[in-house]
Amino acid sequence: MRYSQKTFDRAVWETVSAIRPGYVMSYGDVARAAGFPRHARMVSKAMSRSSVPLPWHRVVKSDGTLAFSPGSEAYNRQKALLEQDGVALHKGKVAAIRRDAAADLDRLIWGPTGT
DNA sequence: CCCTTGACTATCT
DNA sequence: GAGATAGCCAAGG
Repeated sequence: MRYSQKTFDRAVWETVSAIRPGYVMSYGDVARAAGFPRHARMVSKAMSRSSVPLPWHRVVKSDGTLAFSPGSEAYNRQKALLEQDGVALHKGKVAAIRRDAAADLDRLIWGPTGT
């Protein structure tokens, strides 16, 4: 699929928005769910470009740690937001990443017909 | 056009 | 389990 920032951003925003409270996905998971495998790094860009209030804190790295440097302001902010969702960090990692946090996303974005 | 950077990931030691 | 290495993809200098 030809990369279209507009399409990509929208897909990412929809995907992240669909992550239910208490759940967490990795950048790679979001990219894949949005229909752009291997675009984990682009997901971060899409989110920072986001003009709408996304639950961006529900997106972490594949190993369960936050993407920001521990102790940084952004890190603490994300940690606090996660705790508001009832997701606490255990030794710097979320208990478990829910790969199905937005499992119904394909249908939600691309329609019940899929593809 | 080449090189660097980044809110990433998988693999190997 | 932590650190190093290579792969990844687009953006910006």
